[in-house]
Amino acid sequence: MPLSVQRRREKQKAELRSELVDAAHKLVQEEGYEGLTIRKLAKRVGYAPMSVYSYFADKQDILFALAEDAFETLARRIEEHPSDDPVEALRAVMTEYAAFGLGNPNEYRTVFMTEKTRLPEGRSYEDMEEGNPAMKVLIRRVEACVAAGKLKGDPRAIATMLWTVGHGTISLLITFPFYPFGDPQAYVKRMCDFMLASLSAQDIPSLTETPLHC
Amino acid sequence: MPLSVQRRREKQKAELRSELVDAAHKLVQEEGYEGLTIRKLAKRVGYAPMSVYSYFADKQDILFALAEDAFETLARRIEEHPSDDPVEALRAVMTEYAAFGLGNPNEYRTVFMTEKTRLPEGRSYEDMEEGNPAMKVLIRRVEACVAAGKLKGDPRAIATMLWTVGHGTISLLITFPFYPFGDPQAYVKRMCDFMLASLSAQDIPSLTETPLHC
DNA sequence: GTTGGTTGCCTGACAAAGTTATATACGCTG
DNA sequence: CAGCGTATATAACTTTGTCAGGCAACCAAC
Repeated sequence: MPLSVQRRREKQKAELRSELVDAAHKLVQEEGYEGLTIRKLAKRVGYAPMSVYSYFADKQDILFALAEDAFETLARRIEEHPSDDPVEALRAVMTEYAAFGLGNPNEYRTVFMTEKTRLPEGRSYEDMEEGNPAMKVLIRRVEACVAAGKLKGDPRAIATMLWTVGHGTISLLITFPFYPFGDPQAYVKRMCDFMLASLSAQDIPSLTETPLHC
Repeated sequence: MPLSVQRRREKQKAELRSELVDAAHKLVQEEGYEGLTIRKLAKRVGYAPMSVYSYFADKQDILFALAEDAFETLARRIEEHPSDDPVEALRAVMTEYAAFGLGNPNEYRTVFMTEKTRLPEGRSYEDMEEGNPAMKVLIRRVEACVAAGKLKGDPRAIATMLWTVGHGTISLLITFPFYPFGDPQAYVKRMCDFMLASLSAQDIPSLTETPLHC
């Protein structure tokens, strides 16, 4: 059966690939973005440097895989913190997002703050949203808030705005650690509370139907 | 007169240093962050690669100088857009900040999104705020809004929150250009309007006196 | 069972990067 | 004029990503 053999091969290949992603993850976490080199990566899994190129087109490709993995991990962490209260569930998204970023600053920088001008081959714009499980769960929890009457407006627009503020908060705390933000946790909580209070007071229109005048 | 001689030397040194910063600025703008190399920098000012090390300790030091320069440029651009209406003046800060970031994405990335774990030698935390003219003008314009009764709370806290949201907006637009934000300008305006409306509805406490419970 | 092609992995090499060590040349000091 | 220090240049070292090519094992077919 040639299919079975091919399947087994593909599986092995997928396994080694995810093993490489895992090693890259640890490498970034331990030594930072600049610690992630092809040679170190290969040594960690016991292969020659050039063998990495059998699984990834180039270094950018590794970074994309790392980003994908990080989004999945983040989504998993978020879903470990559910709540019956839709607002609390939404707050948990922000809290976990911040905890993820502040707990793994190196990886956060690598994944969320490095050039994404090139899309991985065969990916479209929509894939970015569809294939991003963390964004999906955020939108879902916003929808729950809208359904419960706690928020009003377009869920994707609200989710995007929350993402914007969350990202701004985390990345500033990471990039300018010496700026007197006060306690990082407290600043995250402040921004989260502020956003939830402010969003609940407005009707948020969709991102596409913004008034063009002015 | 040894003093005069020494002064002239210092001046020449400062001039070449700023010439190098200028060249670095152009290099980043033209070729992006990875286009900024010591060798290219030296070639651009007509010196040998190693001569750069007479003016900067290492590459990080160049990036710090570049950041300082960018902050000054940004502050200048903001102050070219004054207004009698304090809220409009504040809005101009956000607009110019966004225009700066979206117009020079390479430099924005280099200055605002790269590792700042190490402070330049002889700088303290306070210098970061004192020596940042862009932050200073932002705080001043927030103070004007507070004085006019348009905003309420601690000016530095309000300014920091505005910076957070502005940075989040710009960096997401830069890092994930394929995400369907809609028109970038419109998204910037949306976030700006949202923040000004939301801030005016609340009394913002200082960053240090956040409630510790919960 | 032997043969040929495909695949996976490795060795070696190259260019470009930051940085260190060493040499040279200019200008001030005595 | 002699000496010295600073500024600049040259060469070399290390590490990086990546290309070219080689070896060995496996699969298919005669």
